[in-house]
Amino acid sequence: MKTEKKRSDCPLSCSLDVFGDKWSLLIIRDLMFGNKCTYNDFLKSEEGIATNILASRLKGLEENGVIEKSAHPDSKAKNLYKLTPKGIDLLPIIMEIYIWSDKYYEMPAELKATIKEAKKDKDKFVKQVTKELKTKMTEKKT
Amino acid sequence: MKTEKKRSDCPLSCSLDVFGDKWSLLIIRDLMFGNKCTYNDFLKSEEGIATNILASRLKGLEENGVIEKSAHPDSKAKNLYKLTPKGIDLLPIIMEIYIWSDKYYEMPAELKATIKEAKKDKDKFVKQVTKELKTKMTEKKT
DNA sequence: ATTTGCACTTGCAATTTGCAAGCAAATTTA
DNA sequence: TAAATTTGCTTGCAAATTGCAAGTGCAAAT
Repeated sequence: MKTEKKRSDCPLSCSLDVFGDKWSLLIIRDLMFGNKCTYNDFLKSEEGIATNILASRLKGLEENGVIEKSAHPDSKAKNLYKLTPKGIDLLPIIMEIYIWSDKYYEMPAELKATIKEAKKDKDKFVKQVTKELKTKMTEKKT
Repeated sequence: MKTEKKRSDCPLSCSLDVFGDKWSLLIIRDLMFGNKCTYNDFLKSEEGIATNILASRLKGLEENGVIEKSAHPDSKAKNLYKLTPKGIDLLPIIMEIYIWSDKYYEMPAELKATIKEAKKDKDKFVKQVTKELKTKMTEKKT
């Protein structure tokens, strides 16, 4: 994989160099809310990421310190992908995307309550979910 | 341009179908904070977008109701691109990206004060800037 | 012992990107 | 008023990226 030379010093541009594509944030989503943590978990997501693209994105996210790969406690055949603190800190961004989407598109019923809760008190939501994620990402088991 | 078939019903995935690439949010940034509003303005941004990519992104953003093209009041040779309310509502997302970036990367000095202000009271910042943008986008002149 | 699962890699065709050039209409300059 | 420049694109083409299918090597289950 090529060294990602940054296009400018703009923080937005630098951030997009890290996760500005159609797939990266979906992987983060799966790690945050989907209870997914292995290569095959991500492959099975409904958007249907291609296996080589998944490999490339996982590598990029790991190189950028957003996720980390570790041994799976249950099996040597599996790897466990986890969000780093830097990855967990993407939560406010993802939350705001959901909120934007909720305003302009259809929201699946299962998500409505969560988004409503998030909108009611964003800070509270972020703090609470962040705490849960920190805990989850340091657990030995999934 | 192809009809963007959506990959899933996930709001995050749908949102990424709209602005999930390396360039779209930079155009939005230029419209929000860069005082840019014409094709050539966007071309001149330091990231150096290719002219055909710019044309394609502008078309996509317009098709998705995020921006709109109108006649430039000063010249028939120019077009004026503006954020729609839907586009202005991307502000919280962009703000959170800046805040994330501020935590993990270098922040240009000129932006530090603004980010600090935004972090101090996000809601207030969003409301204030939104108001300014609504005003700016309905003005006759730039 | 064989099959299945997991995490990839590889090959290749199709799509997208990026660069350079071109172009028509509007505007500015000489 | 004629020529040069600006503006907002389009086009051609090479290079890079994507997506699909198949393959690989190791681990684990049957």
